[in-house]
Amino acid sequence: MFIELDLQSEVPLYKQLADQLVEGIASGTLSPGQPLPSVRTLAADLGINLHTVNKAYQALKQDGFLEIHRKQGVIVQPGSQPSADEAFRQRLQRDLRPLAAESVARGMSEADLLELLRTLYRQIQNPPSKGGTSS
Amino acid sequence: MFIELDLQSEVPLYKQLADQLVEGIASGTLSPGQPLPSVRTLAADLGINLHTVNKAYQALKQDGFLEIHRKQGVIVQPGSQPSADEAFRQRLQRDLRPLAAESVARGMSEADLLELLRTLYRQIQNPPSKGGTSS
Amino acid sequence: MFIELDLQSEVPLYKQLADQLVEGIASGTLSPGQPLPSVRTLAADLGINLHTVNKAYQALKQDGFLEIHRKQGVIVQPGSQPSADEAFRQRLQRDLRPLAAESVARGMSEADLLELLRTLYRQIQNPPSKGGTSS
Amino acid sequence: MFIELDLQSEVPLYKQLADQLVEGIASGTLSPGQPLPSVRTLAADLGINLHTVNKAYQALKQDGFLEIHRKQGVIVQPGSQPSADEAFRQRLQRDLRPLAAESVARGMSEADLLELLRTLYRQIQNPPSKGGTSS
DNA sequence: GTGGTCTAGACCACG
DNA sequence: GTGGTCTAGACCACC
Repeated sequence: MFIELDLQSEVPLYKQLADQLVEGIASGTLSPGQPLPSVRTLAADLGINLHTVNKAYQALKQDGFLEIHRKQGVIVQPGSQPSADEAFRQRLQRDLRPLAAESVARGMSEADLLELLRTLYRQIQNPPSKGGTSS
Repeated sequence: MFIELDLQSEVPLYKQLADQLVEGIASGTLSPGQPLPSVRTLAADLGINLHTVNKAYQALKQDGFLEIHRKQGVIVQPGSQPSADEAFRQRLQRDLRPLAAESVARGMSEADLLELLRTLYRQIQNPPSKGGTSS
Repeated sequence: MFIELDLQSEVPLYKQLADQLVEGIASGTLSPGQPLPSVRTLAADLGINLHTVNKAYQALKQDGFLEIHRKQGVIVQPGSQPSADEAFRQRLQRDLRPLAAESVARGMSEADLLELLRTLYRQIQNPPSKGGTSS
Repeated sequence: MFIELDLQSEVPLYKQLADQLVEGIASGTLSPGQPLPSVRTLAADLGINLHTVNKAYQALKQDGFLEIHRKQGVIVQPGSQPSADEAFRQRLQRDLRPLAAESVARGMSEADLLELLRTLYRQIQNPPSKGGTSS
């Protein structure tokens, strides 16, 4: 699992981290039940504060993507992952709306926009490195 | 042009405002060259701070959606609207990526996700109120 | 609203604080829409760190008891308070069970135990200081 | 005596264990003078750490529910069980108070709350499995 | 060793 | 001024 943080980004570090962990889960790079690095270890590896890592972990625990145990540490939700419930779909719409609007305003065609999202979806679901030909 | 702000949202007011102005441009509710209310007027109408309106206007000017003149006031970009250039597409990808990832992780199908975005795109491009009986 | 923290208690400070705020809401001492002190102010008043106050506020926001706005600060949920849904009742049972068990083991009668809870409930719902005769 | 531990719970293992032993005593499943498994045996049976079992036993000895002898091993307090003294009632109140408060805040009626506790009390005092066909 | 909590102090975005 | 984020360093409970 390779994590890359952009310290210059306006996106908070803890969110960048959480997003990439979700992407790892989505792609299968992180499997249910799989242990994640301890907050300290990951913080050291990424060169950030352990509280920042902890905030990302807590957020994902809240969303049902992770479980946090006392000794066992942090593991990917071994049961069923959270579902695309109504609350999620509404959040999704709220977040997609301004992106769709700006695409329209900039004259980007529906086909172009959908193609872009489709490509992303497939890249995430089946990343190049997954089951790849390791050298 | 009807603006609706959610004071309880986690989305900053200036961004909500900017987003809705872009949506107005996308839908054609706001036409090129059309004058917008002054910062003062709009702030009063919406019951928000001058700075907030100004920040939204400045951001849209920066993006090329608006022109701000000292005397004339604020008008929708009368020339060519900003295009879906590479910079925009990259920003789009960066913003769509975590949404696509969480959709995959939550087991939302590609078709479902694309359908949701398609519906949004069409709603914005051709809103129900467009072509209405406005005076 | 009078807050009292026990620094010696094994109960985390942020939970003590959150509990007392909920009690304030329950008793009506804190009314819907009422503003709460800023994290900094309350932290200073209580002599604790602002992060501790923030943690309590965030937890209550998560549960739907509070709203946190950018400028307005923190206010008691002006809409409908969270309800006693199934999730809450299960949590309640889980927490009450060991207390009931120890009461039985110590030979405390059902009537005694229920009376104790009833008294608490009424004290909270209608505290002595509410509508009292202020000197 | 059937012990069930939830490794994913936020409640510490030693407390889950102690709680269930108390519940066993309350229900009569564990009778005064009855021997309990050794720390080693119980830890092995439950698949947990020795320290964890020991901590639970020590806590219950401290409260007067158990006696621990070097040779004899651990037995349920053969004399009089600890009583519902003032210290216990105060602890009980302290623990019940936030639960009562949140119940009030969530609009749960006094009758509902008391009924819930009454049901728990009776379940514990006279569990379904009690009076069964155990040898 | 793990995560949980608390403190202290800093900078930034928002309005 | 507000809350949001990040850092640094500390102690404790749990296992």
